Parts: sequence; structure tokens; C-alpha cells
Amino acid sequence: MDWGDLRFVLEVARSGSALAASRTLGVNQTTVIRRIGQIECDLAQRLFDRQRSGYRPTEAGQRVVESAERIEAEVLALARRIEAEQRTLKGVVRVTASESLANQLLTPAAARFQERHSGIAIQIVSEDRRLDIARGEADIAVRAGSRPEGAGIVARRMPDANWTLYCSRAYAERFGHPRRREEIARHTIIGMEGHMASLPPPLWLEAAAPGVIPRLRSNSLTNMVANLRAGLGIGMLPVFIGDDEPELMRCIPRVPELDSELWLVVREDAKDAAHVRAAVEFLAEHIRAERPRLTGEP
Amino acid sequence: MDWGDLRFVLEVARSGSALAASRTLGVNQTTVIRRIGQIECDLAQRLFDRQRSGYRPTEAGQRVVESAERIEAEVLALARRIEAEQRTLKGVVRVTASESLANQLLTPAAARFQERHSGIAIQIVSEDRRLDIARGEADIAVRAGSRPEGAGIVARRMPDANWTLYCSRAYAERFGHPRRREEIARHTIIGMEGHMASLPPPLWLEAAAPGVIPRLRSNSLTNMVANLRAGLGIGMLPVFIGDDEPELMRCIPRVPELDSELWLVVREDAKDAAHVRAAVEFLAEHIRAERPRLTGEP
DNA sequence: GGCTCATACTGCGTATTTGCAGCATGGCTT
DNA sequence: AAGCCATGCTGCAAATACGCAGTATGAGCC
Repeated sequence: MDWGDLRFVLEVARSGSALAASRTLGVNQTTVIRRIGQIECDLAQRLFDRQRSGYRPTEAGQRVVESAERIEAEVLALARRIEAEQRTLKGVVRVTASESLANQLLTPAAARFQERHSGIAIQIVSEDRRLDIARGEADIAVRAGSRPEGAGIVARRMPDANWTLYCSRAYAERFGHPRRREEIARHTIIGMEGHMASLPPPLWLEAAAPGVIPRLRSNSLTNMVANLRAGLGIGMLPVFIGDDEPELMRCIPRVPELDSELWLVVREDAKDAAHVRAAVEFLAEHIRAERPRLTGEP
Repeated sequence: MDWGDLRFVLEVARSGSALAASRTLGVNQTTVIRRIGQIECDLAQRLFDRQRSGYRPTEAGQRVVESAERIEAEVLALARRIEAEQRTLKGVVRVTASESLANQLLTPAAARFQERHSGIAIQIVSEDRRLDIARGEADIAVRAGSRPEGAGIVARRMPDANWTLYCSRAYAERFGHPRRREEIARHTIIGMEGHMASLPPPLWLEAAAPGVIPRLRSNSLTNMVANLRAGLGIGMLPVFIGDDEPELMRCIPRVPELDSELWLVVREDAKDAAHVRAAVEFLAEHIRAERPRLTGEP
């Protein structure tokens, strides 16, 4: 039995058809069918029901898929570990954060860091999914929300990022804007979607207008900014983003409960490497220096 | 990166050379070298130090080997599960026990079981290592010792198997034989080795003759019987084995502390299948009927 | 110290695998 | 209802991997 065939089983189960699987695997569709046939022969066990609409895993096939998933996780973890090690050896530091945090905090910091440490290369990566630090997808991360848990990482608390309610100046002129929590329910609310919807500030906003279902939802802060600038309603933003937009204005005074924790996360394997250490210290210093912009206080 | 190459890495690390690995893998030695070269190229990472004496894993290679070991365990578990399921579907029951238990308990029971259930095939497997029931290497096991632990199995207590001290009649005529615990130290003791050495009866014997190092040790009960019959000394045996040997005789009266627990273990996945259930019930009944032979009491 | 054995590496012919193009069929949309 | 798209399957040629035989070199043994 060839271990490599498990990868074909996994991909066919995921795609639902041999043809679709062949594309992500980068091989011909006939090859996929042949490999599936091969492993079924090796195991003397039918793993897929052949249908005109594609390949559907049998009960036994489903169990094979589950094993293949665990194997894939192991292989990916291995590849990440090796890549991370090579990165370390080459003196490269990889930093990840959400798009807005990367733009507002990482990019300026990286530029200044380069002036001082020209020998250390910095890669800034902001992807939709949270990269797995412990597995070596990145060395450093800046994360909003509660303290990151998990083995293989070290987390350091940064200044909180305060959120508040924003609308465009045009919106305020036309409709007025809420000045207190009680007035929020009379306005058009732009909600949040996805993993950010569970952060305290968006929850606070929805609680302030009970029963009101937002007609519009953003799944990223960039999109929220665009919606607010278009005058589509009122919505929550971190002050370090909202205050940067001249077309936007704060609606309500600072609410301390709307502070969101900010954490600097370092991969434990990498934290003792000299160049990672240098980057972490610099970043921590830089973010602390940005405290006024983050908290919205002097 | 081809998952199958990990198997080559694993085997080369285990064998210490590409040539030796090629034999166990059933391929040519050049193929092994080429596949190792391939995965090293894919990972852009040297995994083995080439030496005249063979391939020795580098630090990175060692980590790859550890991942490959986990993958191998997953693959083996998968293969076992599938095989166990096919066995169930074909109505085959696989029973395992140590050699002596298999001969004394399983074989006679299987013969009588066949008379009643000719449609159910019974495989009796006795291997050196304990087969992994939970992973489907067998459906039923008879185990001596403390209650078997672990997920995926159900254990049922059987009558205890009593052990006592034996010697050959020839030995007794020539040297006399101990009649009480205190007289044991004056005789030649045949000890036990390996996993059986930790069973209570052998430990009791060694404790009875403190400081005496047995000149001879057996690693199986079959071998112990042979040694005793040759008159090489005195040694412990379960009474269901010792009493069956006309050339051997008990030295001391029954000692209740020398009871060894006996457990009937069933794989949880299989225990509800009709034919497995039938075999378990029959075996339990049979072993209970053998209680006099096991305990040495009427 | 010389011998044998095991090992890694190279060149070449073969065998296996893979890709490609074409065909048939069923579901989905218009 | 009819066309379109995606899918699975088959025959043939190319690409690729494989095995074999031979060479060189170091380790272990007598």
C-alpha cells in the first residue's frame, strides 16, 4: 500500500469528483482514478461509490479519509517545522497580523526596524485565516482578543485597542448622529460578520439596539471603513483606524468597556533566536509607543 | 512532496543503510537512494549524512523520522481497522492468547465450537507480542495478569489460574523435593524471563529464595516444562499445565496467593456482531467449565 | 597486513506510470 | 424540452521511474 495514495483519497473526498481533485493535485484525471483504483485493490475494499455526478466515499472510505486527514496534518506540521527552521537559519523573521493591524502597526514598524537592522529580513503576512504560530507558519503575530492559548507559543500583553462608534460627516449632517448609547437604536447599524462579530465592541453595539437586525454586515474592518465612508450607517471601529479617516467622526465619548486586548505572540522555538528576539523587542516597543493612538487617550 | 517517500526515510533510518532498507521495502537499492534524494530536494533539506558505512539521519532527518513514525502508526491502525471489518463481514472470529493458554483452552474450545457453529470460522493466533485488540489485530483475547486497560476493549473476569511449584519425579527421587516454602532455597531454581517474570508466581518463587540467582531462566512456559522434565530443577507452572504432565509432580500444597487473574477481552467494535458474541459466550462458558483444572481444586 | 564483505554511486535497457485526446452519459440551466 | 457542462471511462504515445550490472571505496575480520 502506497501512502501517497491516501492523499488522492483525501482530495477526491474533498472535491467530490476525480476531475476536480486532479486539478488541485496537479495531475491528470485518469491518474486520480487509477490511484484510487490501486488503493482500493490494495485494501481489498471499495472506498468510493462511482456516480455520474462524481465519487462519493463509502463508509469505509470515510474512515480512510479521517486517517488521511490526520496524516495530512502531520505532514503539514512537518513541512512547516522544516521551513521555519530554514527561515531561522537564514535570519528571516515572519510576522503576521490581521490586515488592519498589519497596515497600521506592522508596516511602519518594519520600515523603521529595517533602518536599524538591515541584516534581518522581515516578511509581513496577513491572511484571512489565522496562521498557526505553533506550527511555524509565522514567528510572530499580533492578535486582538483574549489571551491566545496553546502549546508552543508565548504571549505578551500590549496596550488595549479602544473601539468606538463612527459615522461619516456627511451622514451626521444629513441624519444627525447618536450622542449616547440610548440613541443608537434610532439609526442604521452596520454590523460585523465572521470571527470579528464575536469581539466585545460589535456585541456591545448589537446589545445597544436590541431586536434590530443590521441590514448590512462587514466581515473586515477595511470593508467597514468603506461602508461608513459611503454614509451607509453607523458602526464600530478601533480608534486607531477610525481616527485616521478624515471623512469619519466619532459619535460618542470614550467607553472604557470597549477596550479590546492586544497580544504579541511569539513562537517558542524561535523566541531565543537573536533576530527574532530583536524583532519582538522592537515591535513591543513600537506598539507601546503607539499607545495614544490605540487607546484614543493622550 | 510525496507522502510515500516518508516511508523510505523511515526505513532507511531504521536499517541504517539504503541497501538494507531496499530489502525490507522490496525494491532496488538505487530506488531507495533516488527517493531519499527526491524528498531532500522537495524539502530543500538534507536528511541523511552519506557515509561509506551507510545513511545516518541528520538532526532534521531525525524529526522527519519521528513524523513518519506517527504516520506509519496511523496507516497501520487504518489497515487493521479495515481488515477487522472485512473479517467481521465474512463471519470470521480471530482469537489470540499466549501459546500455553491457546493450546490448553482455545484449541479444545474451538473444536467443540465448530461442531455447534459450523458457519463461523475461528482463527487462533498466538504470537510473541501481544496483539493489539483495540486496533483490530484480533477480536478476542485471553490474557493472564491484571485487568487489561485501554480504550476500545471490554474485559470480563474468568476463573483464576493457580500456579504451584513443580519438579520431575526423577528429580524428586534423586534430590528429594521441597515440601514447604522454607525448603525452596536449598534447591536449584528455574526462573522466568521477559514479561512473565513480572507475574506474581515467579516473583513469589524468587522471594522464597532471597539472594539466590537462578542459573537457568525460561522465557516461555513450554520451555519451562521442557526444563522441568529434563530434571534441571524446580520451577513454577500454572496447574492446568503442570498437572497435565505425567512426568512432573507438585512439590507444595496449594498456595492461594499464587492465583493469577485470567481475563477474556473483546474488541468493543466487534462485540455486538452475532458471531463474535457467540464465540465469546461459548469461550466464557468453556473456560468456566474448566475451573477445576485452572484452580487445581475440585 | 591482507582479505572479504557491505555499502554508495553510475550508465543503460526495460517496464511502468502518466498524460492526452476522444467518447458516452447524466444532471442542470435556460 | 433542449442544449450545455461536468463527469467517468477507454486506447495510445510519451515520459518517467525502475531494476540490473558493474565500479569504487571503506570497514571489519582473520
